[in-house]
Amino acid sequence: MELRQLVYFEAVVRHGSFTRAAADLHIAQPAVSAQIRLLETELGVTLLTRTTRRIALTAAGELLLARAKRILGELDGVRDDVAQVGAVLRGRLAVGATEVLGTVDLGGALATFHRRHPGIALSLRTGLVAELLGGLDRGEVDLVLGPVHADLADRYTVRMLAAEDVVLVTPLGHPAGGLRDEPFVCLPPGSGLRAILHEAATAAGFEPAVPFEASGPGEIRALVSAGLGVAVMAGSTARSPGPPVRVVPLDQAPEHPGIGLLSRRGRRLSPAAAAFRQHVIHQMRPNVPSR
Amino acid sequence: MELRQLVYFEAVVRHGSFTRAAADLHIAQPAVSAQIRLLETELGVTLLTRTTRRIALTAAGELLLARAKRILGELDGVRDDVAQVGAVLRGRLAVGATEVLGTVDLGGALATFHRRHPGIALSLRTGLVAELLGGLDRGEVDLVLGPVHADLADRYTVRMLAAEDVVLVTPLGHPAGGLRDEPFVCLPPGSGLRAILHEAATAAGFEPAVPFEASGPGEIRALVSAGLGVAVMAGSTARSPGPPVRVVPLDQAPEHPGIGLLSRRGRRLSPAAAAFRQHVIHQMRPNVPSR
DNA sequence: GTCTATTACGTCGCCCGTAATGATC
DNA sequence: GATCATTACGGGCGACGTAATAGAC
Repeated sequence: MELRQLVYFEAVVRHGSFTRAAADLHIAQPAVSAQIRLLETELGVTLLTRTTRRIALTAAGELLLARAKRILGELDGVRDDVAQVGAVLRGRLAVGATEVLGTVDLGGALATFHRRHPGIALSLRTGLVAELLGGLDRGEVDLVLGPVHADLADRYTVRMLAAEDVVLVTPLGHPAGGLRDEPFVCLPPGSGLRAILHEAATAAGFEPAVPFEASGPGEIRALVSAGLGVAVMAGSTARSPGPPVRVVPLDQAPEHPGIGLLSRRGRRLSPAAAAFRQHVIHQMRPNVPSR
Repeated sequence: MELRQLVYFEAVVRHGSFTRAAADLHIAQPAVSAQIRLLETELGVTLLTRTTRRIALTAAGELLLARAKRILGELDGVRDDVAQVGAVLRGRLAVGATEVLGTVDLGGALATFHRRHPGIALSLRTGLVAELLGGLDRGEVDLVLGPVHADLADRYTVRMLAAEDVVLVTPLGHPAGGLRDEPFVCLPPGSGLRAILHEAATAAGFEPAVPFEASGPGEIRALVSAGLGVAVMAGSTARSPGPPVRVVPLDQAPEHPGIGLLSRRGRRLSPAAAAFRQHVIHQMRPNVPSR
């Protein structure tokens, strides 16, 4: 059974004539006759009685006609739907992400997303969350993945993905003791981590000295590992592979902002960005029912 | 878009491999690759991402897969359903009918039924209703069309189709007057018409003389037209084309049995007979909605 | 090195078109 | 005689198979 046969059959019934159907289909009449004949032979029934002047549906023909219409209709629907999804599959997507993402597997997300949407050109930009939010404002990135600080401006919308904790990291073999006089490594003033450090130190009753300024979490860890000082940082980064450091849990750990998906409020996400947002959220769910 | 492409695509996804799908389909792998490629080209989207070791559905592929399964499932259903109807289309059907059928167009019914069920071999047997009922008892006919008399044995089931009236027919130019001394033409004793004649005459206070016995309604009319006598008969027969007679309505016309479809109670109708029964009943309805 | 998908290429099938025949009004 | 469907026959497109190539583990 071929689609062509169903199309021809429907046309013959609709026009009530092999000749008119053939004209409508832009083919010769014998082709129509042959296909109808083949269909009848395969199904083993007569579909319509020909009287050279008029055709009439048999009971089997009536049944087939109804089913054929359904099938052909669904086929048209498939073409439309796939084309619509295809439009989403096109386009560009720029994602901004900080280094510290905790349990969020950005690499895996990008890989599976690219498999599911190979037509979308992906670009990734990393940096501190403040810089990335600036890129969001300027329309340079569609979505930002990073820590969501408490003082986040309300022109952004947030979807939380994972929690994060704060730990103290020191060089290996560094004696545990008072932190008051330790040199600290931290991000530049104005960064979220710097605020966390000050908050924690103030709670402990001292002003931290920050002689070393790093430009990213990875750098902080490298500097600490080299013995230049100590630092507070996200637990996930401290525990991930990298330069060796001693990780010390904090008794009264300040709140570290969780990792979230940020977008510009009021600016509608592109279809590609919306698809990626859903994809990341879906990936965070522990049980992923594939179908 | 071809059915073959949908089948191949579904097989590839189900097996998770071009090679296994090809083996299952009993074709070579390149044929599968080519068809999937054609499908993707026509739809303008990538359906699955190949990594030579594993295939993954894209979003468009997932959508198409769901639709394809529906369509292929419906196609299987069509084959089954048509085959089932095809079984009904086969077989033999023997119909018995009396001459007098009133507004029931048996010829038309047989013609349209044959157009709708060309695979059913039709046979028609005519005669008096008593004979036909005998044929029904002996299994020689599946259905009987004819007048349904009041004394019908309850081993038959009845579906009424049309009413019938009784008229008096006389030769042309015959003077209207008392019927007491007229010679009557009628069917043999025991027939339904004979009973009707006696009932009417008794009501009028006389015993009818029946010197002429005919073997069918048409014969009655011919004998009356020839001037041999008068008769009571079904109005439809009297008014239909044939030998000229004078039709006289009766003041106190006895009830003439209506025309009905008779079958043997307890004996299940063959599929062909059931279809014909429905067909005749449907044809009797004034408005015939074709779809 | 093995397994898998793609590309290359030749062959066969079948769908279509033209022409002739048959049937019905 | 006109119209319509069917048969007869030839050509061309396309799907399949075999073989070779490229890529992933």
